[in-house]
Amino acid sequence: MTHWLDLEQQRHWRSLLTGTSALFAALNHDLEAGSDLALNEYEVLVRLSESPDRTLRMSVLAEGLVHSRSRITHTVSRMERRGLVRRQAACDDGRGVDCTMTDEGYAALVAAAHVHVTSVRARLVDVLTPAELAAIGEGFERVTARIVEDRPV
Amino acid sequence: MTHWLDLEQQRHWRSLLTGTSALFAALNHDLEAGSDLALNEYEVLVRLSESPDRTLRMSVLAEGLVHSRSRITHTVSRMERRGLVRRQAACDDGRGVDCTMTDEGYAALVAAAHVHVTSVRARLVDVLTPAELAAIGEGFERVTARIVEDRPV
DNA sequence: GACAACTAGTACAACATTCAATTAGGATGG
DNA sequence: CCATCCTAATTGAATGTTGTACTAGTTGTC
Repeated sequence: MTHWLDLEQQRHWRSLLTGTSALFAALNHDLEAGSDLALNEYEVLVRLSESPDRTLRMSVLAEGLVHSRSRITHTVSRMERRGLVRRQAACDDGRGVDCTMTDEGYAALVAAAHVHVTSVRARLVDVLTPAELAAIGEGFERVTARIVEDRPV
Repeated sequence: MTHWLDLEQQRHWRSLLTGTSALFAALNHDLEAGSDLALNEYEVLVRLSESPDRTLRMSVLAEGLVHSRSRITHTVSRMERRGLVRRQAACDDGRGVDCTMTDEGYAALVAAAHVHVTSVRARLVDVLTPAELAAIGEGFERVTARIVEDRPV
């Protein structure tokens, strides 16, 4: 027997579904309109900017962004072509590849940051009560944790 | 001057970003593994199933699912090729096109529903407290409303 | 130290999505 | 009534994403 969602649960779930779809479309649109980066490229640069030597392994990047390896390879290839990042063999592991943010990539991130943060505020953070934002943040931490621990079946 | 996010806000926002990414990937994966539908096809069928005569205008479908018109055209074309839906000219407006769910489409929806609901529960609803789910539902209703009212600039 | 089993990343092909251009019907205003 | 503008939907090309297979390096084991 299927345990269906009740009406309230269904409403909330539907609200999340359309809400995130609208939100990410709007954020992406804002960012592309006000910078030379798409949202996923921006995220790649953010991750790199927070890492020692502005460098991360491709696989770490993929896992952190919840993208497939193949997708990261393509995204990074495009970004490399544009001079935003650079790739080199990882010295400790011959199979690995390190992705490093170039100065140009850093400049692009800095240039885009204002637009993006303003957009995240206007579209999300300032629309929610602090309690709602906290509930969302904490809830999704558990959601992610659950999914990750289910992963290697 | 940019009004940056504080550390908490940043953490919550990041949690939402990776959380939804992981969630939708997992839901899509579950659904595709247990049925013949992808998540966006499932959503199309849900909308149609809730409509009078199991029929909706293409544009209504696009707006409801927050997809571009072009995307809906392509998605519906694929689904029509598989016999899940059917298209006919709208009688009241010569430009419009009505999309109707076929019996086969309804059967596919019914067959997929159990898997999908179970997955939504396991990955989201049952992982959150009722208060968190309510906060998410209500928060995103406002987020969406804000985006929609900003749309026609 | 050589075999199998595993991990990291990429290449290519199938598929999905976006963007711009196009077709066609409807509304408006002189 | 017809010129213009607007809306609905589609098309096709460019772009992005996924899935599978492949290459290469690593680890473990006997």
